[in-house]
Amino acid sequence: MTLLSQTSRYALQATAYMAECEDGAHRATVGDIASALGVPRNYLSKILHQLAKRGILTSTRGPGGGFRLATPPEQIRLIEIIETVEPRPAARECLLGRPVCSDTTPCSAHDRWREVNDAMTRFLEETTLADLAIGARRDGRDDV
Amino acid sequence: MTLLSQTSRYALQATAYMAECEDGAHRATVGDIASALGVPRNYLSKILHQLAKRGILTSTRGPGGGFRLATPPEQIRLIEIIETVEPRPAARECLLGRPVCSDTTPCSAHDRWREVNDAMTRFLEETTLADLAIGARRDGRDDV
DNA sequence: GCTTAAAATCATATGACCATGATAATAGGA
DNA sequence: TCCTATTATCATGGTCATATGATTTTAAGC
Repeated sequence: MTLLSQTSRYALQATAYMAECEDGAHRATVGDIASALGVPRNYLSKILHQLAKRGILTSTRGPGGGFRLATPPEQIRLIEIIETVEPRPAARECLLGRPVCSDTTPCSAHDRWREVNDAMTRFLEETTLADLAIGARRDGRDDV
Repeated sequence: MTLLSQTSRYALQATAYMAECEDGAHRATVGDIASALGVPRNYLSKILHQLAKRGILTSTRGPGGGFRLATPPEQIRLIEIIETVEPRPAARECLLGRPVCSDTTPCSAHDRWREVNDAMTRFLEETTLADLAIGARRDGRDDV
């Protein structure tokens, strides 16, 4: 019943943190992020490495190095981050997984379950890292 | 990203199966259910045992025994089944788990995430086993 | 009582997720 | 060239979800 794995939450937390730090351009080191968010350092390192392989982050080694967002936060959808760190199982058609309960011969729960699924999927696809910034407004109104 | 654990799905499948078999009164053996649904027998046995301890099912041993629904399917909400087989973690307020993003200082994603959470919770609380029966109609209209 | 059908329980295994600590590779700057 | 900061990688371990197979307990029917 936990909707997101711990790993996914770490990934979202870390990238949201990077989206917020405006110093330079969304750059931070593993050490910074790990201590700021209180997440295990080496584990986070591996997660960020995955995100870098996927192209969501860029990494540079050595002094002055670290990770940074490869694109502006507005262009990074949450689904991309989550799909990177956990293998995405194909969305289940019926919550029971039984074939006889399909769209053509549904139980009443079938439709309502799909609504829940769709809401989840839509959220992850429509929300970007920019939306996670504290005080961010979905519609772009930053006044008032 | 899988909304329900395998164990929860087994529990729902098995109880839905029992809700459907009208022979006598929603009774079945582990063996019947396991082979009908193709789920591991001993594992299912333990799940059904948990549901019996919780009072959702009754069990009788020996020849002619088996499991049966303790109450009519209309009175068994999906949430009760799921809570029995997996420890329910307290609903997470923020999808990032960060305290500063609360209801008072939310990011825009916060509200929309809560909507998704609420939709999920509402579904599990409002849906009963009877709703999972093939051809069941939420509003009770069985004609047309 | 004996046999048999069924749940209940016990022992064990596997893989994934979630880590921890140590080491290697890279690169900037003195 | 050496030191140091940083990512990258390696080895290892714990816990839990998900099983599998064997054994024990219960109870019905002959």
